[in-house]
Amino acid sequence: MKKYNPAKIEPKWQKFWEKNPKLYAAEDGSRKRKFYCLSMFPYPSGEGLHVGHAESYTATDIYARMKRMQGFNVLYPIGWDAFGLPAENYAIKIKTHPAESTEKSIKNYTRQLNALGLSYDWSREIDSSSPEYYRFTQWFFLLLYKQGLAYRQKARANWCPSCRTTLANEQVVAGRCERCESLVIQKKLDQWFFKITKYADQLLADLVKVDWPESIKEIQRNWIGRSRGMELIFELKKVTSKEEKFFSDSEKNNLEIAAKLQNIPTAARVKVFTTRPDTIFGATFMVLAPDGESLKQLYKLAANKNKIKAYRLGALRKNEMQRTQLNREKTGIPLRGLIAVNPVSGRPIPVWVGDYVMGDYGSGAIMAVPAHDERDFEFAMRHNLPVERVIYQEKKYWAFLNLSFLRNSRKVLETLKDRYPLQALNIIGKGYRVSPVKTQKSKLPYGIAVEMNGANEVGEYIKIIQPELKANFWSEIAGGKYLQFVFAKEVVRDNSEEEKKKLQHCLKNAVKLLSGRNSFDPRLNLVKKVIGEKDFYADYIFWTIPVTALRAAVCYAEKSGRVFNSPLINGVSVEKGWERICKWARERNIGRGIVNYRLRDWLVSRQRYWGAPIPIIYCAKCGTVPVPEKDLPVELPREVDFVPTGESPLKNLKSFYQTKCPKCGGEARREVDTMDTFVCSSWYYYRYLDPKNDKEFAGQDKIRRFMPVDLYVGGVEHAVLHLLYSRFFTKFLRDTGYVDFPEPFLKLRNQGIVLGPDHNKMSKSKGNVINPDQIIAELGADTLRLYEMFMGPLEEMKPWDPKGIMGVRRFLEKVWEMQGKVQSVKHAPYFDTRYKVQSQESGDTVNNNLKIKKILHQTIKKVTDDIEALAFNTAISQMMILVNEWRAEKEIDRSEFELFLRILAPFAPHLAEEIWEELGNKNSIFAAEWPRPQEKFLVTDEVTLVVQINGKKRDAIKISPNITEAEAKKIVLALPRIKDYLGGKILRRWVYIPGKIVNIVT
RNA sequence: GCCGGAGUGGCGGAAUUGGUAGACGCGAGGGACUUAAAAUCCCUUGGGUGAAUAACCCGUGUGGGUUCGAGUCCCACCUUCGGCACCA
Repeated sequence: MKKYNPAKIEPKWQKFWEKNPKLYAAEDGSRKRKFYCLSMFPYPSGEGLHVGHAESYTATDIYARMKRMQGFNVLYPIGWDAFGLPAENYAIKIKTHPAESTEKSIKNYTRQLNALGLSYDWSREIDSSSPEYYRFTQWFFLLLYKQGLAYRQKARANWCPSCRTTLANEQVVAGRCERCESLVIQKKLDQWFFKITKYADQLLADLVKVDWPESIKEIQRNWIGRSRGMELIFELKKVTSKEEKFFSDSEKNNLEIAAKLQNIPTAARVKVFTTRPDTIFGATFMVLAPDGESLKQLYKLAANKNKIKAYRLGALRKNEMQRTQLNREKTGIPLRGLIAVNPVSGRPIPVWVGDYVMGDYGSGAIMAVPAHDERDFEFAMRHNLPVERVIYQEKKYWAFLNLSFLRNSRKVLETLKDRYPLQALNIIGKGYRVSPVKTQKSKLPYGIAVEMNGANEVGEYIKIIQPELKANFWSEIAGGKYLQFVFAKEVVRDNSEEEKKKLQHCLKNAVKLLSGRNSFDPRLNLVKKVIGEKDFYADYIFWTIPVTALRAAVCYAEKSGRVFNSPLINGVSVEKGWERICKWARERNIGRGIVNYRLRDWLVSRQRYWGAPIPIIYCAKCGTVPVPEKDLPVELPREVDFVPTGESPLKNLKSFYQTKCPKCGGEARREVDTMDTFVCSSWYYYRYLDPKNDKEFAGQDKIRRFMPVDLYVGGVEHAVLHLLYSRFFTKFLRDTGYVDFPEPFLKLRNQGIVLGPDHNKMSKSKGNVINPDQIIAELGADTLRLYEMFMGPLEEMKPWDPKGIMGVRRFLEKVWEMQGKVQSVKHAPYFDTRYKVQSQESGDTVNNNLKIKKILHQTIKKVTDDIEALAFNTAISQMMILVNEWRAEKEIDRSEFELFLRILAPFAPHLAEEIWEELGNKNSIFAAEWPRPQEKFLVTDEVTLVVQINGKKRDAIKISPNITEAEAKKIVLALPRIKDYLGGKILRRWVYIPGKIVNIVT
């Protein structure tokens, strides 16, 4: 027998398949059930295919091959995402025209894909950079334009200084360009957008209809970012600086203020968006985004225009520079000359401009509720604005304890740690950083927050703390409606005036002490206020809280709890308060419930060369005119200096931009920007259905036959790019009547990243890149395919093991050598590759080994099920078990071996074809039917019954699965080992799970 | 910070509805063949006590719980990967 030589047999079969394209072609007129199996189409980069690609492609290939053998009409196509930045950047790097380098890359990719033995239907190959393709990309643009879903707008856009083009939100990852990782800046430019936001709700809701990984769904949900809230109108009054001062003093009598406010005419109205209308009484100031719509309108009314202008410019510049910087300080300045009125309480609230408010979300204005929103709280602390609690937790209390206030802080910490949930607090900037409490030897935190449930726990806490407090120091407890101070016993003995004075003295000293530190303790403001208070008890101060610095306790987005300090809704739950305020505002026509989304419209203009030109013409007379459909495609000219300058390279090409207006025939200019490459990839899966059609993007009959995609495999990186855009396109096509289904991809799976042998991400600089070409040359494509599938679950991240691949290579060699043991009995039926399942088990088998038969049929079942579930790794291990068993045999039954070859074929197609042929079959193995396991070989006549005593395995017996419980009990109790164990003990309980386990409890 | 996924031998990873934890592969150790090596084949391989392939104990990130029985279910926590991150 010849040696297994993949270098010889693999090209042989690749050539054979190329000559027999019908084996893999989808049939347009077939009556068979369709199956659309798809891998995300690659962009042909100069680097060539990597092992990650190979994993995704092998997975879909195996699936497609099995489905074909099972009699499905399988559509399994391939094409090229040829436009776009990577291709263009690569072309610039090697100083070749992108069309040329792309063509070269496509050739290389094609070679590599074929070398992998992938069963694509090459007759449907597409290339998104060909005019035949992008004329329909342009057609889609026009369709969107006609529907009002493509629009041009001057707006601040993400700009990558290195790629010199704008980017969609989705292409900015953590403030950096998705491609080159440069910091993205903001630029104001005229740009084309697709109105994907129109579908925000559907894109969110329809996620339940698809079988996708939960993680991807979650990413999309986050990205769409739906939040239900309320839009509220605040009136603004123009005030003199004197009036402003008067109204800003929150201590003033409410009625007096309200009356005075009402007398001032309303100068403007501002809409704010809030998700917490229940906290409206705690809204103590308003903040406008520096770049928002609201400020734009109010700006002219401000008394300090210049300052605001300066701040605004500063904020915009800062956005450019520091967008990525985390924990930015919340800067802001007051807007003078205007005061807002809380529409519900009638209370005057100051208006600020602050860059922590987003200009393009809601109306760019918020009502700030510092007591119950962390960000508002930070801003309030920084700018000394009032904080007012309006929500309390009925039973939750929080204590703050400065550890330097204690005599023995370590001891106290240990005591508290056992009793309460604790958090360590350290001062960072103007707030606290919360962290877990560390063990003994580490440095003690500045302070701790103690969580307590109910008054009893508070009482216990006080008992622990009081004796340990140094004289003149305290711990404060927040919870319910009050803030309480615990002092050392000797400080305050009773409620006399004298004692109060003593207490105030303590606090004053403390202020000095805290101020003397170089870091700012946020509680300082609080303590200062307390000093002025008079109404307190002997050893605690009870005080309705106007402010607290205990962030963990008070500044909490309390989603549960009750409302207080809110005349209209006092005492009701948060949910009820929400409803009531909403109703109240609706009745007065000053607000309504609305839904806001984080999703922004899709910016599709690119100031680059290598993309589909936007089919729009600008005419001095007629304005923006779409290119008539009959003039498509607007061809991308070949001879262009495409090195990016920041403006479209087409801008300098007169022969391109100079044109006639399709409406009036006058002089006009073409749009010179090109489309985002993700526009091309948003519809490519439709083009496969009908790639040669020059009338439509795809014929209706074809769409009906093959869509939607049944199985789609690709990388997670497209979660909010390609996958979201494609869903948008399909929904839009449905609304325009081109398709009748809501989702393009029914089942989606992500392949995990293949790491280098060193468990690091493969990268040239790390020198850990595995090149599939090299693997194929050394070990063969079948080995590569099998190993990629055997490494681990498809979706998991897993390292490449150069030694591990030898294991699967050995397996294939074993399979190869098994040929020699196959009994060459000459009987006709075997030579007919189309023979039916019934004949598979014929009487003239040379080997009637039942054990092998059972394992074989188990393997058929498991491999079928596992491919269906994309659990290729376990399918392979099952085949290994079978082969290991077979190798112990002297002879191998030919029909049985052929059944095995068929289930192995999708994994190792070349080897399977070769052996299949060696065995005398004339047809391709892929024309054979997929085997079905025979039930009679799946039933077991002997099972292992494990015998446990008190949950511990003590013995195991082989018995018939049909045995009755009584019989089993008799056998088990007669086992010598079990007898020994039981001794004379009483059998308390007998648990019997037929065919599995017995548990005897004594 | 919020949301989602994941923690199992030296390594990649297996384990229906809770029912023999560690399949399969790699690596390692021992042996056969060989002048020798590679390749190949055979045996062993979670940890511990033991002369033992006798027996027992411990073991699926940590601590609790439910159960006759927990990798699997519940509670709390730790670690890690990924997404969002001033989105009000």
